[in-house]
Amino acid sequence: MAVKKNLTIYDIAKEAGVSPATVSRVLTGNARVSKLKKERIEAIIKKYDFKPNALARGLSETKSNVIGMIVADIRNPFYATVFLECEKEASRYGYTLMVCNTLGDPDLENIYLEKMYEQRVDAIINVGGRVDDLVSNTDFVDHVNRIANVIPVIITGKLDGSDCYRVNIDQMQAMEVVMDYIISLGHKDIALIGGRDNVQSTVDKRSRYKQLLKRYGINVRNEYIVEGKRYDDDSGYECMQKLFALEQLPTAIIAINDFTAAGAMRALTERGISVPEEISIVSFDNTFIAEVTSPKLTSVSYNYEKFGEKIVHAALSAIRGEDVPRIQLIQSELVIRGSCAKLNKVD
Amino acid sequence: MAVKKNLTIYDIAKEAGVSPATVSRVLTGNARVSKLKKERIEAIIKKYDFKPNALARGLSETKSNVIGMIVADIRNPFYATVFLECEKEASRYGYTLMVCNTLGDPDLENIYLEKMYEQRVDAIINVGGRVDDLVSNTDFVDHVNRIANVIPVIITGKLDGSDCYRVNIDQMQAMEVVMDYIISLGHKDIALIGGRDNVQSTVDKRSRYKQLLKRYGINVRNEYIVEGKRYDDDSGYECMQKLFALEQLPTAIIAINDFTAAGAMRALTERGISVPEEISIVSFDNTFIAEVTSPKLTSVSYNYEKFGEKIVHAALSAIRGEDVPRIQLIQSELVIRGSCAKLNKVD
DNA sequence: TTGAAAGCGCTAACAC
DNA sequence: GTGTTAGCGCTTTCAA
Repeated sequence: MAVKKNLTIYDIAKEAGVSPATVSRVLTGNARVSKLKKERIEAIIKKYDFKPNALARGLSETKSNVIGMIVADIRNPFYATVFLECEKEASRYGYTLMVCNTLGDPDLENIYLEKMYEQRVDAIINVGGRVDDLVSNTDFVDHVNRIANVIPVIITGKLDGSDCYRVNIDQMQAMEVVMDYIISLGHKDIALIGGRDNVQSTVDKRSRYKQLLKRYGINVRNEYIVEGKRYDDDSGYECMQKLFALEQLPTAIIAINDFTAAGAMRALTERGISVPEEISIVSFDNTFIAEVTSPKLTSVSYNYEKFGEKIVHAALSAIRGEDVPRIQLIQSELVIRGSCAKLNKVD
Repeated sequence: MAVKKNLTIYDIAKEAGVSPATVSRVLTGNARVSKLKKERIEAIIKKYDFKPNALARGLSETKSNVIGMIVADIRNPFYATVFLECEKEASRYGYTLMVCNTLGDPDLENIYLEKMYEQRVDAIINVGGRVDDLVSNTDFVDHVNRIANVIPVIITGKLDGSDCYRVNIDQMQAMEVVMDYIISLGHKDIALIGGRDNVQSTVDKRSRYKQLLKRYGINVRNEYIVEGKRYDDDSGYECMQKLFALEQLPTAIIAINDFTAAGAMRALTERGISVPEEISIVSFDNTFIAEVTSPKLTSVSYNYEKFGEKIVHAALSAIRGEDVPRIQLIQSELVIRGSCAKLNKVD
């Protein structure tokens, strides 16, 4: 049957010889309707392939059943994966996810915050952007707080002085997983490349990196901690150039993310240094970038499924007005592929 | 000022001493309001940071100002890029884009189609999935037609017998760009790897590939056309194994997409065959995968900006009831990086 | 220019 | 069980 334009419950009601309310009752299912009428109504609904107008329903219920997600850049597989997992989980509960990309533009973060509010989304998830900043922008915090006052806001980073719910990757544990592995392979000259010092997650990783080196009785060499411009492959490439300038190359490299690692591998390949025979590389994120390099990358995976689950559950609970932990952590595990090898004892 | 819960134009109207209608007029801007009142109203709106409820507006205007996009998998950078460009263009016109991922599940394609309709999106864009099929599924066509009867549907593939608007990549021209380049480098033994024969775009590429070989007076060798299982890197890897089994390896490889190329490069690296010195590789899509390999990939770029523009313009025009061409084509150009080289004359 | 009022399509409280 | 009715918050005739 053809979908007729602007069919409403009134049309259905008329044809079924019942009131619109009764149609609404079978639609929502939260009130009893006689079997006879119910079947008649359902038949008509099916016949016309009728779908209730979500806008009207949302207006009436003051609840849109959509969750907004503000993301830095959906092309980045890390964000894409988080989005996808959130979508899966949200749709299990009848929610739709609506994404917007800020592309690192602070103005857009504000604009989309407003837009989401206008759309009366039931919750806002913010992944990447100023929530990653080491020191939170106070104007942004104010803005978010205004919104969070009305709509629950879940962030994957932090926002000092805000009312958001946080679901964070346990960066410390993630770094531990990496270091334990690398060190178990016999490496002692370990570099940490990429990332910026104004990004919280990077700062956390670096601090844990130093801590762990000390714990293992290895000297921290500051020249082995290389700042990256961005989080892309070219930055990884550049980081490697800085390492090449040192008199002693590390035997293992920890890259802040898969992109950085890929750039580093390109730099190594160009120099004719083989991975993992001469230098081992590990990285964070375990996106498909890790599958696409030669050799494939050993990378830390964040359990994206759980990540999405926790984010969405936090949102849903908050929507329902339930108690939600202010901060939850996600644990990681290492996915071992071909980019690391035991340290060659022949020094 | 704090966003107050459930502030409406009535609240604004009361405080301004005007009628809700007048507030609405300054909100929409499509009716004259005295300067005095206008300023007063605007001040109050600003004071409370009031944002009109998009659901109510949508209900009233029978128009949601959101465009739905159904995509196969947003983690795939090709789709992500298309989405992003569409979002940019849509937001220029005050529209929001709402994505859903079908993950290759035909049921989900139907479900999301319904969902979009329920949300009363103003148009639906469908990228990837059954619109890529060589032979269109008739049930799906029926379903889409039912929807397209009410909401304009734009697809990037094809759907035989449907009322959709199409914005397609000119696969023929894309292949031409690649072949011209490869042949200009002196290659004659050229393989085409990856892709499935039930996918329209792949079929188109293959047919053009053969045509062009003939045009250049080169013999078509069927064993150089290698079917892939999927469009991912492992499939590319597997394709290469089939080529390795031949007595004569090609000197150039055209991969159906960047993923496939990356997998092929891994296979080559493993065999110690160097790219581009011994074998050249080109691919399609020019996603960031092409930047992440070593060497970087020479790849066909589809002008994503124009792609997004045309898709969204088609949607907007159709929404306005304007005439829209049933099919539009996107031209490509080659982005030359490091994966191709002149054929070494020493055979 | 402005206000009153109807309508967008649905839900839910209330009455029968 | 079922119908009536009053919203939900906005836009837009229609009068004034």
